[in-house]
Amino acid sequence: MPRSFGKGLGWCHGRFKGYGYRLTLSRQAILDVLSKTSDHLSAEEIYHHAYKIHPSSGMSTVYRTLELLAQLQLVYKFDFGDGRARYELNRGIEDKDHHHHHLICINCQRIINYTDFIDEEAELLNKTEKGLTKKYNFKIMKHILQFYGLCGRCKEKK
Amino acid sequence: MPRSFGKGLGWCHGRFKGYGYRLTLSRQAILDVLSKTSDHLSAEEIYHHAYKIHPSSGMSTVYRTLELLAQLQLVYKFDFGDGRARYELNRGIEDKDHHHHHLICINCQRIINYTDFIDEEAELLNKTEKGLTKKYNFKIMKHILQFYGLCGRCKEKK
DNA sequence: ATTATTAATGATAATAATTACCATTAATAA
DNA sequence: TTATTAATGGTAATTATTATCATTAATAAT
Repeated sequence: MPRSFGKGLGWCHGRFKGYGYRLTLSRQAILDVLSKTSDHLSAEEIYHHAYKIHPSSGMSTVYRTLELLAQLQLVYKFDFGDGRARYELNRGIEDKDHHHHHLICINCQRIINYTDFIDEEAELLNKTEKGLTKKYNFKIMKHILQFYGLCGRCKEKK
Repeated sequence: MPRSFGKGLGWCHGRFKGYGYRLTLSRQAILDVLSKTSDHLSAEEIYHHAYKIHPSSGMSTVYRTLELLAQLQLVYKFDFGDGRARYELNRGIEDKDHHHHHLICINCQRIINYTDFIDEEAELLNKTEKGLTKKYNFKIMKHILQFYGLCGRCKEKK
């Protein structure tokens, strides 16, 4: 098991307890699942994976935990347009290079994390946020930037 | 009734028929509703408004029509994160200045269309799309850029 | 015009992700 | 060890959207 995952979880655990939440076996299992993949899992997928670690975790707990984690910003919750939410562990604070955006295949749902142009994107987004905040008296809390299209494989078939 | 709406609908109607679709009373009602607002209506809201024009339009037809219109790119379909799709007439071809992005209040769901920085955004998005297309062999078909936060009113209350 | 053909409709049922509920259990504090 | 409170799991409820299908409206053919 790569060391970085353990480190990531340590941070999560600390933060979790710091807010007065109990670190139960179900919650640990869910954090474990998220820490061991770079995929963008749905609640159901997380539920199935968590089952292997702690078989008594129910679907409700998965949803509840994910909601809590998202609120604490320990996970990011994404909507890639396929009718279910998808979740990704926030590794950002320890590992700034992992900041990325997404390229989504509308045919096979494959998701590519890209980091190209991230700095320029960040610069423009920042500037835009500042401008919009001022002009519209709006406190901006997050942005979404996603590209949708056909991946190499799906492009051929069409 | 402003002239531009009529013009907009004329274009829609032509395009609609051009593809061999029938321009029924229900469909006209739905297009009318969309043309007379700059709001981002949900299917249900459109259903209620369309009822006043053509009371026999059912919910199924509203969904079906919106899906078709989205496919023909006569309307844009958006997800602003509140669990229902929202629709906006595409006035883009006649009226290029209407191209805008969205600022969404996560508290009251108010949506502000903004056009500030649009050119710079477009430039960066274009460049990014080109770069990603090349690097990942991905045919990019659309992008989503949205800012979420608290509007002036909601900011005060919190 | 009248009829034949086909697209579109509306009512209802089905689907599917998520949320609410609530009695039971596990984690922490006393 | 017991009391307290948070968290859980199972199930039912909710809600937006889709599918089904017999009926109706729009167009084409005669």
